[in-house]
Amino acid sequence: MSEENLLKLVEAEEPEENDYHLQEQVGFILRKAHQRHVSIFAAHIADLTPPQFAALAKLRDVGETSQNQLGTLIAMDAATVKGVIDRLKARGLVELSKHEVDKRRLLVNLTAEGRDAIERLIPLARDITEETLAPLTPKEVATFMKLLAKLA
Amino acid sequence: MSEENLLKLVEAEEPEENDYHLQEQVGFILRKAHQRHVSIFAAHIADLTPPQFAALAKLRDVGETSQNQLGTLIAMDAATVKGVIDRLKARGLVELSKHEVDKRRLLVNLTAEGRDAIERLIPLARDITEETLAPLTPKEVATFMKLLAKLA
DNA sequence: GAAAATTCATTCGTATGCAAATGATATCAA
DNA sequence: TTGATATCATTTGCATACGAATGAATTTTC
Repeated sequence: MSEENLLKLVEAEEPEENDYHLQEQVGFILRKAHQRHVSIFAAHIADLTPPQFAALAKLRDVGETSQNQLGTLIAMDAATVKGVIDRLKARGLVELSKHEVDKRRLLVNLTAEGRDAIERLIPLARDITEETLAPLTPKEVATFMKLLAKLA
Repeated sequence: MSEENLLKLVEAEEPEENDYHLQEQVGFILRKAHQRHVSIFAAHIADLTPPQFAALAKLRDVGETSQNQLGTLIAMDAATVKGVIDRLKARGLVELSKHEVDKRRLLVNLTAEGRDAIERLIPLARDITEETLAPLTPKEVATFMKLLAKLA
């Protein structure tokens, strides 16, 4: 058998397609779905970003926490959460204090204004979730959320 | 009854109006799923980001295009795609030229090196997709991709 | 054909997002 | 107790991501 035919045979045994379609890849669609959600978020809540909202909502849940711990809870690394908290602090929505025992820790908590803000925004957040999932039927929503959670 | 159990009872009897859980919101989970994918991508392809890969993969599909048109195809706005293309150009993976007729347009195309790179990376991209979807069964993958596409 | 509207690209400003390096503090282990 | 590790936070650098403003070129409209 010629070298050329041998090559063809080897290629024929490969199950791989030559086609690669970017728009069918899960990463690409995930990025687009996320973009769409952020856009819907901004249309409902113009003065806060999703990460800023997440920080406030989580502080409402757990109360005072260290900056790093908050980052863990809302899936942000230390460098990212610092920027988010800095901006919330500049707007008076959170306040910072030093941990009395562990001097490394920077404690973060809602201010009264921050608490008012998050309570006021949560109903809008429900609308955002609803609009994001609007293309799906209720049954599809349940299925999708279950599967998405497995990937996160 | 202990004070602790009494507290539990009182809490159980309270109509729960604090029923907003960040970690159950589609936007939050979408963000985490995207983060996980990007992390998997970086583990397989260290020298290119997902947007850079997307640009090369799409140029492979469609050939020479204008920068804006490419942005539309890979869901990036004009400002973002400019930065991505600038960096790919600096690395010699794409080349730019002026449109002869429409002088507003900046044409983008793969260089020989860029074409080699994307052909070499596509098999790795298949692995990335596979690993991202690994928590799901094949049947779940089909369902998930169908529903995700509706949201993107 | 000229004014108006549109399109393409660039620039600026702001906000994630993360790797890596650094410094301060706390904890673990020999 | 001390030396090694680990944790918390900060800083720097780089890369998306997008709104808004701008300028250049094209198309539409009247």
